[in-house]
Amino acid sequence: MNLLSYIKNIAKLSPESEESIISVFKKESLPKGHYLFKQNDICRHIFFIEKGLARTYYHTENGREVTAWFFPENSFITAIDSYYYNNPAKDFCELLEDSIVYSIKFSEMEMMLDKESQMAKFAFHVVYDMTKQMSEFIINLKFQTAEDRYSAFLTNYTSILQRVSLGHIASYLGITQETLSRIRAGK
Amino acid sequence: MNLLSYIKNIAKLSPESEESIISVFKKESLPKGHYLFKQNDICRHIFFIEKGLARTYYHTENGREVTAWFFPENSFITAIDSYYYNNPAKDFCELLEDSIVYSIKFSEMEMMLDKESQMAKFAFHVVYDMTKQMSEFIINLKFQTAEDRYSAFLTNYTSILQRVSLGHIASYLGITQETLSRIRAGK
DNA sequence: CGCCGAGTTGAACTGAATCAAGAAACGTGG
DNA sequence: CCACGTTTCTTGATTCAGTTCAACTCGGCG
Repeated sequence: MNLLSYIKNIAKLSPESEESIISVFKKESLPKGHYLFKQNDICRHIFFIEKGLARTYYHTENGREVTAWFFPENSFITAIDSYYYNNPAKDFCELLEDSIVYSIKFSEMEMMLDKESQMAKFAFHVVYDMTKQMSEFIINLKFQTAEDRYSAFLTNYTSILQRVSLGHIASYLGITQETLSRIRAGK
Repeated sequence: MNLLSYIKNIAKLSPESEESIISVFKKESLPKGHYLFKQNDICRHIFFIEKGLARTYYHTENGREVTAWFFPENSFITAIDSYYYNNPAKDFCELLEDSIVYSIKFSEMEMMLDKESQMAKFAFHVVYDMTKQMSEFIINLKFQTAEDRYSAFLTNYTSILQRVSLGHIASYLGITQETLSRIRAGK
């Protein structure tokens, strides 16, 4: 599925709109290991993963590397604080697989939102969706056991389970790699 | 500060826009203990707390009551899944103080977003802001100790510290009331 | 063949939960 | 204004889930 059909799932677009929307996105093939942005970059783009997989991560004070979020096919990514508030990004965003990525600049996005009212609706949809995922994740983190969290991951992220390393999943879930290994072994 | 001046902090509004915006919001004085929505309600409103304080909470399988989020002055609240996807709300939203609350229906909000392009910009701002807060909160939950989380709360939420019970704060932070009490006692 | 990253396993330790009592604080009605 | 019950907060003793640190296994791959 490509970007345009993904948008058309949510918003109705006229043929002219389709034309103009697709023209402001830049499409690229990028290799595994490529960084969409790094810590301290000012990142004023939104990215869309059409194919492939990305993750964001950050470092804690004591040097631990923690996965913040995974972005499989049909995900939008940005360093929100950088994109919107113009601050240096706090985390890194790396591609975990060779990927096909669309990108759009903040300024172009703003112009498009003014022109294409359907796109504003679509953009809301994306952000709502992210908000919903995050609030579910927070509930999950609070009083659930490591095992509960892992099984929630299993049901929500089946598609990426085989594609990322154990350590990445563990830090995403807020547990150590050793604990996750034991859970997986079935105690 | 009232709703309109809050909006004007972020978006530029013509006098006519101001007029039309303020007319679609309903302003109410509501008592402490009032529920803006409850679990299983279909809540198709957005609320804005001009004065007072609200919190959302939910129940876990084992019957524990957990605070999801606090909403002090100048916060927007909605049951996102209900507002946007028309599903029953998962949590409760109660006022912790006598409050002045504005509300707007989903349908009216949609109409306003179509008419007032500045409002769409403002709405983005609100959702971006929530997203940012949530992602910081998630980082905080993952590998930080109970004490770290509490001190982060102290710096970010000084204004509500004195206004909510210890138990509410504890479950918000994902720790038990006993632990929080000990932290506060300084070990 | 030997190195290297990724995953597993073991043993000791620890932060926080749990369970159980008390102590304050609060509100309401006499 | 005091007496009462109710709710909120504190403190202690015990238990446990998950971390830490360290060693070991396994499958690639130069």
